[in-house]
Amino acid sequence: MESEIATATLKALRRVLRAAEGGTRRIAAATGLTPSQLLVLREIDAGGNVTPGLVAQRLEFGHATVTAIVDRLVALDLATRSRSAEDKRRVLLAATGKGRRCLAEAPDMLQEIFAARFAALPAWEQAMILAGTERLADILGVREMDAAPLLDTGAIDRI
Amino acid sequence: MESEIATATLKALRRVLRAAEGGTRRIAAATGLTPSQLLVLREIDAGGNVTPGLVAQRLEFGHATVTAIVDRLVALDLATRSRSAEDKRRVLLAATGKGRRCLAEAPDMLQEIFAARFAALPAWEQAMILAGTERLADILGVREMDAAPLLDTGAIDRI
DNA sequence: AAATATCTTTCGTTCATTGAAATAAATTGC
DNA sequence: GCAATTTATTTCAATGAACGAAAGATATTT
Repeated sequence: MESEIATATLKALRRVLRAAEGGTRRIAAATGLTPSQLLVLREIDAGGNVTPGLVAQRLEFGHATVTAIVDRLVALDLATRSRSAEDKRRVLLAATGKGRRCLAEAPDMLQEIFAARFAALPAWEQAMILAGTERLADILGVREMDAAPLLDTGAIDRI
Repeated sequence: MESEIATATLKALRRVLRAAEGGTRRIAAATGLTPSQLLVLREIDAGGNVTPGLVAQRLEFGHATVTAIVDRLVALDLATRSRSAEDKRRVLLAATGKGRRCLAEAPDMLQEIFAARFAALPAWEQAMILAGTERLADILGVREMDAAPLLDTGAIDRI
Protein backbone atom coordinates (compact mmCIF):
# COMPACT_ATOMS: atom_id res chain seq x y z
CA MET A 1 0.00 0.00 0.00
CA GLU A 2 2.51 2.52 1.09
CA SER A 3 5.53 3.04 -1.06
CA GLU A 4 8.92 2.69 0.47
CA ILE A 5 9.69 6.18 -0.56
CA ALA A 6 6.83 7.45 1.52
CA THR A 7 7.87 5.55 4.60
CA ALA A 8 11.50 6.53 4.16
CA THR A 9 10.51 10.15 3.86
CA LEU A 10 8.36 9.89 6.92
CA LYS A 11 11.23 8.41 8.79
CA ALA A 12 13.54 11.21 7.73
CA LEU A 13 10.87 13.70 8.66
CA ARG A 14 10.67 12.25 12.11
CA ARG A 15 14.40 12.62 12.46
CA VAL A 16 14.05 16.27 11.50
CA LEU A 17 11.29 16.78 14.01
CA ARG A 18 13.24 15.07 16.69
CA ALA A 19 16.28 17.19 15.99
CA ALA A 20 14.23 20.35 16.11
CA GLU A 21 12.44 19.25 19.23
CA GLY A 22 15.16 19.82 21.75
CA GLY A 23 15.76 23.26 20.31
CA THR A 24 12.89 25.13 21.90
CA ARG A 25 13.59 23.73 25.31
CA ARG A 26 17.18 24.83 25.13
CA ILE A 27 16.42 28.26 23.86
CA ALA A 28 13.92 28.70 26.60
CA ALA A 29 16.39 27.55 29.20
CA ALA A 30 18.94 29.97 27.80
CA THR A 31 16.59 32.91 28.25
CA GLY A 32 15.30 31.75 31.60
CA LEU A 33 11.80 31.36 30.21
CA THR A 34 9.73 28.25 29.79
CA PRO A 35 9.01 27.09 26.25
CA SER A 36 5.42 28.25 26.41
CA GLN A 37 6.37 31.64 27.73
CA LEU A 38 8.83 32.02 24.91
CA LEU A 39 6.26 31.08 22.30
CA VAL A 40 3.75 33.52 23.69
CA LEU A 41 6.30 36.30 23.92
CA ARG A 42 7.26 35.68 20.31
CA GLU A 43 3.69 35.83 19.20
CA ILE A 44 3.21 39.07 21.09
CA ASP A 45 6.27 40.59 19.57
CA ALA A 46 5.50 39.39 16.07
CA GLY A 47 2.47 41.48 15.16
CA GLY A 48 0.83 44.72 16.19
CA ASN A 49 -2.45 44.83 18.10
CA VAL A 50 -2.04 41.41 19.56
CA THR A 51 -4.75 40.27 21.93
CA PRO A 52 -4.78 37.25 24.22
CA GLY A 53 -7.45 35.65 22.11
CA LEU A 54 -5.32 36.00 19.01
CA VAL A 55 -2.35 34.43 20.69
CA ALA A 56 -4.51 31.57 21.91
CA GLN A 57 -5.80 31.02 18.41
CA ARG A 58 -2.42 31.05 16.74
CA LEU A 59 -0.78 28.83 19.29
CA GLU A 60 -3.82 26.61 19.71
CA PHE A 61 -3.79 27.25 23.44
CA GLY A 62 -6.74 27.77 25.69
CA HIS A 63 -7.60 31.34 26.61
CA ALA A 64 -7.04 30.63 30.26
CA THR A 65 -3.58 29.35 29.51
CA VAL A 66 -2.62 32.48 27.64
CA THR A 67 -3.88 34.66 30.45
CA ALA A 68 -1.76 32.77 32.95
CA ILE A 69 1.34 32.95 30.82
CA VAL A 70 0.87 36.63 30.08
CA ASP A 71 0.55 37.17 33.82
CA ARG A 72 4.03 35.81 34.24
CA LEU A 73 5.46 37.72 31.32
CA VAL A 74 4.05 40.93 32.75
CA ALA A 75 5.43 40.10 36.17
CA LEU A 76 8.83 39.61 34.57
CA ASP A 77 8.48 42.95 32.83
CA LEU A 78 8.76 41.33 29.41
CA ALA A 79 5.32 42.32 28.20
CA THR A 80 2.57 44.79 28.96
CA ARG A 81 -1.20 44.72 28.94
CA SER A 82 -3.29 47.71 27.98
CA ARG A 83 -6.94 48.20 27.19
CA SER A 84 -7.78 49.01 23.63
CA ALA A 85 -9.16 52.50 23.21
CA GLU A 86 -11.68 51.58 20.50
CA ASP A 87 -12.98 48.39 22.00
CA LYS A 88 -12.53 48.31 25.72
CA ARG A 89 -13.20 44.60 25.89
CA ARG A 90 -9.92 44.05 24.18
CA VAL A 91 -6.60 43.86 25.92
CA LEU A 92 -3.61 44.73 23.82
CA LEU A 93 -0.37 42.97 24.47
CA ALA A 94 3.05 44.38 23.70
CA ALA A 95 6.60 43.37 24.36
CA THR A 96 8.68 45.67 26.52
CA GLY A 97 12.20 46.66 25.58
CA LYS A 98 13.42 44.00 27.91
CA GLY A 99 11.13 41.50 26.27
CA ARG A 100 12.39 42.32 22.81
CA ARG A 101 15.96 42.13 23.97
CA CYS A 102 15.24 38.79 25.51
CA LEU A 103 13.95 37.48 22.20
CA ALA A 104 16.78 38.97 20.23
CA GLU A 105 19.38 37.41 22.44
CA ALA A 106 17.74 34.01 22.48
CA PRO A 107 20.00 31.85 20.41
CA ASP A 108 18.05 30.08 17.72
CA MET A 109 19.32 26.55 17.60
CA LEU A 110 17.78 25.83 14.27
CA GLN A 111 19.16 28.97 12.78
CA GLU A 112 22.64 28.53 14.12
CA ILE A 113 23.19 24.89 13.49
CA PHE A 114 21.67 25.35 10.15
CA ALA A 115 23.61 28.34 8.94
CA ALA A 116 26.93 26.69 9.61
CA ARG A 117 26.26 23.32 8.10
CA PHE A 118 24.09 24.33 5.22
CA ALA A 119 26.64 26.79 3.95
CA ALA A 120 29.17 24.01 3.68
CA LEU A 121 27.11 22.12 1.13
CA PRO A 122 27.53 22.42 -2.60
CA ALA A 123 24.99 24.61 -4.36
CA TRP A 124 23.16 21.82 -6.08
CA GLU A 125 22.57 20.09 -2.78
CA GLN A 126 21.32 23.25 -1.17
CA ALA A 127 18.89 23.66 -4.02
CA MET A 128 17.71 20.10 -3.68
CA ILE A 129 17.11 20.43 0.04
CA LEU A 130 15.25 23.67 -0.46
CA ALA A 131 13.00 22.16 -3.10
CA GLY A 132 12.32 19.07 -1.03
CA THR A 133 11.58 20.96 2.14
CA GLU A 134 9.28 23.41 0.44
CA ARG A 135 7.27 20.68 -1.16
CA LEU A 136 7.12 18.88 2.12
CA ALA A 137 5.80 21.98 3.80
CA ASP A 138 3.18 22.29 1.06
CA ILE A 139 2.09 18.73 1.57
CA LEU A 140 1.76 19.04 5.29
CA GLY A 141 0.58 22.56 5.26
CA VAL A 142 -3.09 22.86 4.49
CA ARG A 143 -4.62 21.48 7.62
CA GLU A 144 -7.39 24.00 8.19
CA MET A 145 -9.99 22.46 5.95
CA ASP A 146 -8.41 19.16 5.20
CA ALA A 147 -7.21 17.76 8.45
CA ALA A 148 -10.48 18.05 10.28
CA PRO A 149 -12.43 15.48 8.25
CA LEU A 150 -9.50 13.17 8.69
CA LEU A 151 -9.94 13.33 12.40
CA ASP A 152 -13.64 12.75 12.33
CA THR A 153 -13.11 9.23 11.13
CA GLY A 154 -11.17 8.23 14.22
CA ALA A 155 -12.32 7.51 17.72
CA ILE A 156 -11.85 11.00 18.97
CA ASP A 157 -13.94 12.30 21.78
CA ARG A 158 -12.08 15.31 23.01
CA ILE A 159 -9.99 17.72 21.06
CA MET B 1 26.45 36.18 4.74
CA GLU B 2 23.54 33.89 4.64
CA SER B 3 22.46 32.72 1.27
CA GLU B 4 18.89 33.17 0.27
CA ILE B 5 18.64 29.49 -0.23
CA ALA B 6 19.49 28.94 3.39
CA THR B 7 16.90 31.36 4.66
CA ALA B 8 14.28 30.04 2.29
CA THR B 9 14.97 26.52 3.47
CA LEU B 10 14.78 27.60 7.05
CA LYS B 11 11.47 29.23 6.37
CA ALA B 12 10.12 26.11 4.75
CA LEU B 13 11.44 24.09 7.63
CA ARG B 14 9.56 26.25 10.07
CA ARG B 15 6.43 25.67 8.08
CA VAL B 16 7.01 21.96 8.34
CA LEU B 17 7.54 22.18 12.06
CA ARG B 18 4.47 24.26 12.53
CA ALA B 19 2.41 21.83 10.52
CA ALA B 20 3.66 18.90 12.54
CA GLU B 21 3.24 20.70 15.83
CA GLY B 22 -0.42 20.14 16.51
CA GLY B 23 -0.08 16.47 15.69
CA THR B 24 1.10 15.09 18.98
CA ARG B 25 -1.52 16.88 20.98
CA ARG B 26 -4.27 15.51 18.81
CA ILE B 27 -2.98 12.00 18.82
CA ALA B 28 -2.72 12.14 22.55
CA ALA B 29 -6.24 13.44 22.86
CA ALA B 30 -7.46 10.66 20.60
CA THR B 31 -5.94 7.99 22.78
CA GLY B 32 -6.94 9.66 26.02
CA LEU B 33 -3.31 10.11 27.01
CA THR B 34 -1.34 13.27 27.44
CA PRO B 35 1.43 13.99 24.93
CA SER B 36 4.13 13.15 27.44
CA GLN B 37 2.50 9.93 28.42
CA LEU B 38 2.27 8.96 24.79
CA LEU B 39 5.92 9.74 24.18
CA VAL B 40 7.01 7.71 27.16
CA LEU B 41 4.78 4.80 26.24
CA ARG B 42 6.22 4.83 22.75
CA GLU B 43 9.72 4.81 24.08
CA ILE B 44 8.88 1.93 26.34
CA ASP B 45 7.35 -0.02 23.53
CA ALA B 46 10.11 0.73 21.08
CA GLY B 47 13.01 -1.22 22.53
CA GLY B 48 13.58 -4.15 24.84
CA ASN B 49 15.05 -3.76 28.32
CA VAL B 50 13.92 -0.19 28.69
CA THR B 51 14.63 1.47 32.00
CA PRO B 52 13.33 4.76 33.34
CA GLY B 53 16.79 6.24 33.05
CA LEU B 54 17.01 5.32 29.40
CA VAL B 55 13.65 6.86 28.65
CA ALA B 56 14.68 10.02 30.46
CA GLN B 57 17.86 10.18 28.44
CA ARG B 58 16.20 9.64 25.09
CA LEU B 59 13.40 12.07 25.73
CA GLU B 60 15.61 14.55 27.55
CA PHE B 61 13.29 14.45 30.53
CA GLY B 62 14.25 14.48 34.16
CA HIS B 63 14.27 11.14 35.93
CA ALA B 64 11.63 12.28 38.33
CA THR B 65 9.39 13.20 35.44
CA VAL B 66 9.66 9.76 33.93
CA THR B 67 8.87 8.13 37.23
CA ALA B 68 5.72 10.19 37.59
CA ILE B 69 4.57 9.47 34.07
CA VAL B 70 5.28 5.77 34.37
CA ASP B 71 3.24 5.81 37.56
CA ARG B 72 0.27 6.93 35.54
CA LEU B 73 0.88 4.50 32.73
CA VAL B 74 1.04 1.66 35.22
CA ALA B 75 -2.12 2.88 36.92
CA LEU B 76 -3.82 2.85 33.53
CA ASP B 77 -2.55 -0.66 32.93
CA LEU B 78 -0.65 0.41 29.83
CA ALA B 79 2.79 -0.46 31.13
CA THR B 80 4.45 -2.57 33.77
CA ARG B 81 7.45 -2.22 36.02
CA SER B 82 9.63 -5.13 37.01
CA ARG B 83 12.99 -5.46 38.67
CA SER B 84 15.80 -6.72 36.52
CA ALA B 85 17.03 -10.16 37.58
CA GLU B 86 20.69 -9.49 36.85
CA ASP B 87 20.97 -6.02 38.24
CA LYS B 88 18.39 -5.41 40.88
CA ARG B 89 18.93 -1.68 40.80
CA ARG B 90 17.33 -1.63 37.41
CA VAL B 91 13.65 -1.39 36.78
CA LEU B 92 12.49 -2.76 33.48
CA LEU B 93 9.57 -1.17 31.75
CA ALA B 94 7.31 -2.94 29.33
CA ALA B 95 4.10 -2.12 27.53
CA THR B 96 1.09 -4.24 28.31
CA GLY B 97 -1.14 -5.63 25.59
CA LYS B 98 -3.48 -2.78 26.27
CA GLY B 99 -0.59 -0.36 25.97
CA ARG B 100 0.49 -1.75 22.64
CA ARG B 101 -3.05 -1.69 21.36
CA CYS B 102 -3.34 1.87 22.48
CA LEU B 103 -0.29 2.82 20.47
CA ALA B 104 -1.36 0.86 17.45
CA GLU B 105 -4.73 2.50 17.38
CA ALA B 106 -3.42 5.99 17.87
CA PRO B 107 -4.02 7.76 14.61
CA ASP B 108 -0.83 9.36 13.43
CA MET B 109 -1.57 12.73 11.93
CA LEU B 110 1.70 12.93 10.16
CA GLN B 111 1.29 9.48 8.81
CA GLU B 112 -2.22 9.96 7.61
CA ILE B 113 -1.94 13.34 6.04
CA PHE B 114 1.24 12.24 4.52
CA ALA B 115 0.18 8.95 3.07
CA ALA B 116 -2.70 10.48 1.21
CA ARG B 117 -0.96 13.46 -0.27
CA PHE B 118 2.44 12.01 -0.89
CA ALA B 119 1.04 9.15 -2.89
CA ALA B 120 -0.54 11.62 -5.27
CA LEU B 121 2.79 13.04 -6.33
CA PRO B 122 4.75 11.88 -9.37
CA ALA B 123 7.63 9.56 -8.63
CA TRP B 124 10.36 12.04 -9.41
CA GLU B 125 8.93 14.48 -6.93
CA GLN B 126 8.66 11.85 -4.25
CA ALA B 127 12.29 11.02 -4.81
CA MET B 128 13.28 14.64 -4.57
CA ILE B 129 11.42 15.18 -1.34
CA LEU B 130 12.93 12.07 0.13
CA ALA B 131 16.45 13.14 -0.77
CA GLY B 132 15.94 16.64 0.51
CA THR B 133 14.40 15.54 3.78
CA GLU B 134 17.06 12.97 4.44
CA ARG B 135 19.84 15.45 3.90
CA LEU B 136 18.05 17.91 6.09
CA ALA B 137 17.82 15.36 8.84
CA ASP B 138 21.53 14.68 8.46
CA ILE B 139 22.32 18.34 8.77
CA LEU B 140 20.25 18.84 11.84
CA GLY B 141 20.99 15.51 13.33
CA VAL B 142 24.34 15.41 15.00
CA ARG B 143 23.77 17.58 18.01
CA GLU B 144 25.52 15.60 20.71
CA MET B 145 29.04 16.92 20.32
CA ASP B 146 28.44 19.83 18.05
CA ALA B 147 25.60 21.76 19.52
CA ALA B 148 27.05 22.17 22.97
CA PRO B 149 29.95 24.47 22.06
CA LEU B 150 27.49 26.55 20.11
CA LEU B 151 25.58 27.17 23.25
CA ASP B 152 28.59 28.01 25.34
CA THR B 153 29.10 31.20 23.42
CA GLY B 154 25.76 32.60 24.52
CA ALA B 155 24.58 33.94 27.84
CA ILE B 156 23.48 30.63 29.15
CA ASP B 157 23.45 29.94 32.80
CA ARG B 158 21.24 26.92 33.18
CA ILE B 159 20.69 24.10 30.84
C1' DA C 1 -33.26 49.66 27.79
C1' DA C 2 -32.86 44.75 27.24
C1' DA C 3 -31.04 40.96 25.07
C1' DT C 4 -27.24 39.10 22.82
C1' DA C 5 -22.56 38.60 21.46
C1' DT C 6 -17.61 39.03 22.18
C1' DC C 7 -13.45 39.19 24.77
C1' DT C 8 -10.94 38.43 28.81
C1' DT C 9 -10.19 36.86 33.31
C1' DT C 10 -11.02 33.95 37.54
C1' DC C 11 -11.42 29.54 39.60
C1' DG C 12 -10.58 24.79 40.36
C1' DT C 13 -8.31 20.72 38.77
C1' DT C 14 -5.06 17.63 36.66
C1' DC C 15 -0.71 16.80 34.61
C1' DA C 16 4.30 17.94 33.69
C1' DT C 17 8.63 19.10 35.17
C1' DT C 18 12.47 19.84 37.88
C1' DG C 19 16.22 19.65 41.69
C1' DA C 20 17.46 17.82 45.92
C1' DA C 21 17.35 14.30 49.00
C1' DA C 22 16.35 9.47 50.13
C1' DT C 23 16.52 4.60 49.14
C1' DA C 24 18.37 0.45 47.24
C1' DA C 25 21.59 -2.45 45.07
C1' DA C 26 26.02 -3.36 42.86
C1' DT C 27 30.97 -2.72 42.69
C1' DT C 28 35.46 -1.60 44.40
C1' DG C 29 39.20 -1.46 47.63
C1' DC C 30 41.08 -2.94 51.68
C1' DG D 1 33.72 -9.75 54.54
C1' DC D 2 32.80 -4.97 55.01
C1' DA D 3 33.04 0.04 54.44
C1' DA D 4 33.07 3.45 50.69
C1' DT D 5 31.72 4.62 46.30
C1' DT D 6 28.98 4.43 42.27
C1' DT D 7 24.76 3.65 39.81
C1' DA D 8 19.65 3.52 39.39
C1' DT D 9 15.43 4.73 40.82
C1' DT D 10 12.02 6.95 43.64
C1' DT D 11 10.05 10.37 46.92
C1' DC D 12 9.21 15.04 48.07
C1' DA D 13 8.08 19.80 47.47
C1' DA D 14 7.40 23.51 44.44
C1' DT D 15 6.40 25.81 40.06
C1' DG D 16 4.38 25.95 35.63
C1' DA D 17 1.11 24.48 31.89
C1' DA D 18 -3.19 23.47 30.35
C1' DC D 19 -8.10 23.17 30.23
C1' DG D 20 -13.31 23.88 30.87
C1' DA D 21 -16.83 26.31 33.09
C1' DA D 22 -18.43 30.30 34.74
C1' DA D 23 -18.13 35.12 35.77
C1' DG D 24 -17.14 40.00 34.51
C1' DA D 25 -16.87 43.74 31.40
C1' DT D 26 -17.85 46.05 27.27
C1' DA D 27 -20.11 46.28 22.42
C1' DT D 28 -23.71 45.61 19.40
C1' DT D 29 -28.26 44.73 18.07
C1' DT D 30 -33.17 44.86 18.61
